[in-house]
Amino acid sequence: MPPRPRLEDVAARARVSTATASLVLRGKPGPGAAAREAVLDAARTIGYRPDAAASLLARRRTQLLGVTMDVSNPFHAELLEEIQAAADARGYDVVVSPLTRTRDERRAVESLLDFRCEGLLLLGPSMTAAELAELGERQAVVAIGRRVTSPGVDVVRAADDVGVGLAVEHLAGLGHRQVVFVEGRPGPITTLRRQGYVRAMGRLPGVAAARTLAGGDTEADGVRGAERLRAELPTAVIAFNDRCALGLLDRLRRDGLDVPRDVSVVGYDDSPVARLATIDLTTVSQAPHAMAEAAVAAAVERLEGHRSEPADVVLEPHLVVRGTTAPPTDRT
Amino acid sequence: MPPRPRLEDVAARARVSTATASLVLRGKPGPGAAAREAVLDAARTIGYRPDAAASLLARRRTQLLGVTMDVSNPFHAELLEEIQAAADARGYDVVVSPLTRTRDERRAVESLLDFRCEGLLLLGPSMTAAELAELGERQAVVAIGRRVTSPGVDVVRAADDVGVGLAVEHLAGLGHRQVVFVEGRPGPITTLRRQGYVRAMGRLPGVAAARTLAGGDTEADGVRGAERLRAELPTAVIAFNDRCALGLLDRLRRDGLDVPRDVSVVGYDDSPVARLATIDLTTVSQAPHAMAEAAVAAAVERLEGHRSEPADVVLEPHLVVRGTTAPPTDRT
DNA sequence: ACCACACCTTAAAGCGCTTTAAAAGCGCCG
DNA sequence: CGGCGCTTTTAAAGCGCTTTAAGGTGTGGT
Repeated sequence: MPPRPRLEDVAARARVSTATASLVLRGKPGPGAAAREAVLDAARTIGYRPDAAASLLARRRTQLLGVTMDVSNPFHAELLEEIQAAADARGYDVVVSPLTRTRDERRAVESLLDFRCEGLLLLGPSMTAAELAELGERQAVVAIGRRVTSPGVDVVRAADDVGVGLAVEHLAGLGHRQVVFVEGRPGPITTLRRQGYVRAMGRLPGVAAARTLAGGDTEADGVRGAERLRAELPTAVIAFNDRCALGLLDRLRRDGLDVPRDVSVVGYDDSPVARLATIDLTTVSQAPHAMAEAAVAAAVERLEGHRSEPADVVLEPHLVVRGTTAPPTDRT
Repeated sequence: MPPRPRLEDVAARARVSTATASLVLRGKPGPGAAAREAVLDAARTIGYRPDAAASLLARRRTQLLGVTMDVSNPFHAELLEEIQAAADARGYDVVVSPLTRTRDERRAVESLLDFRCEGLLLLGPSMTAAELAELGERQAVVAIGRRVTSPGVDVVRAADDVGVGLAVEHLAGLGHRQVVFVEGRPGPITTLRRQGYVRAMGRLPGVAAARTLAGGDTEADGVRGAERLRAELPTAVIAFNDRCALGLLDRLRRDGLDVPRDVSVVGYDDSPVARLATIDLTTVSQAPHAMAEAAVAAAVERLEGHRSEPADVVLEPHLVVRGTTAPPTDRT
């Protein structure tokens, strides 16, 4: 098995120095047309691929953005996709560090740092504000989807309270009076969404008092929520997220209820599954494209020195009305 | 901002050479107890973290396994989790390279090679056999979930035909005569599963002729399958995978059918969603744990020189009977 | 005492690439 | 025709770590 070709081999074949070859291959100015041609040609014919480790080591800047994510979360997958594209467009590379049962956020971040990532994009980070702040002191850190106040940490998030408010208004507009909110796992995100719910309920004339239920962010939590709902069934439910809404939906239907005739259901995230014809869930979109774009932009701005005060990008969520919401029908 | 501490700093603080420090930090034999203590201590107090790029570059072996995966596929997520654990146990590191809209398998693999991954674990690779074979000539390559014959490529897969056979037998055992198979996206996997279905149907006395339907691997495909099924409703359906089964289920129920009373449904993958109380899908498990284990083992065996003939590990899938299958009831 | 031998420790040579500072080439003007 | 300013090219010094071969130190045997 022949050894992997090195830059030196390319240079030798093109009869130039490795310096020239390096410059050409990275499209930097300097080398003339003749040299360019020769190098590119040589590289192509011997099938040269630069060694990422070596180039990372030698380079001052790594232009690497690290992303921590929960691989089993479809919304994260969607964000990652957009982040890749946005980073690409700005000449940055992305390295992903998945969170798993055996690999918590701390370890995931560490391995990103080991690779010299200049910026960290944390999807829905669950570490404490203090830990985040500490990280932010040495790295460009962008927390996505979570509110944090720390001079070194940028935040990109959707206005979750507004989003839930939109859902409440939509339901109230349809004529619903009793709207229940099924919470997510306790945490900053749940708190914010609950707030949006409570405020919107208080603001609207004629709706019943706010009523929230402990829930969670998986389908199973939604199922449990639906079960607890039965005691006093409202005409509409807003779930913490789509997965939770799915569980709710499924359980309600199994109990013989018709959605949206008997109960309206609203989710949150506009995940791919919500868009399916048969699920067709009314939900709140967090605009993953804009989020990713903003997050990458924030990191890059920090790194290229244009900014040192923390950014707090708040995106306006928007309601996606689909088939799980309708005017309430009188129940006899 | 103080510069990141280097090995040299640790060594200086511990009053030993960088060679000793390196040895200690990687737990290699050589240094005595006193030196060990001093180095570990120094590293801890200055918060040293080795630079992955530098160490990769200097090391002969990288002990890196690259994984390509579709982040939006829950089964892949599950496999990744197990792969991480298995690799960890053998002292290998894992780097994941996600496939996205803008990043096909070729690019994903390239970036893994750029990082000097010694082994590639490809989850459900879609590249041609020739491309795989070429890759296999220079790297340890393990194709997971797909059959390939090439001297350089190891294969770890479940016996999909057997799995579908189990499903057919289960249904036949319950008394079903008409069992339809909804296919996945055309490809080697669909072919194999269809084969298993056709053979099992042919083998069992008393069942009707095999009947397959074009489908796909998403929920939407399942929905379409259900719609086409209505013309001539069988008593049982086997779907290409769980996602497809979900679409089927949902659509059938919306049409007022009761599962499993009117129709039994079987999925494939035993994905987390199938396990949910409200979905409770009878399905075929591919044993992700065993798959990951086998895949990592195969890669490691190749790398550590114990083997050069291709491995073809075929795992026996097993049926997970849940609530979507039951004996057929007479329809009047 | 002296030497052989094990055991620790270290200096130094890379790993493959980037980058900087200096050399070389090259037209052009006076 | 020498000298000047310009662009193109290159030698060489790292980036932070690993590894190897050589050096040091202490033990026990004779």
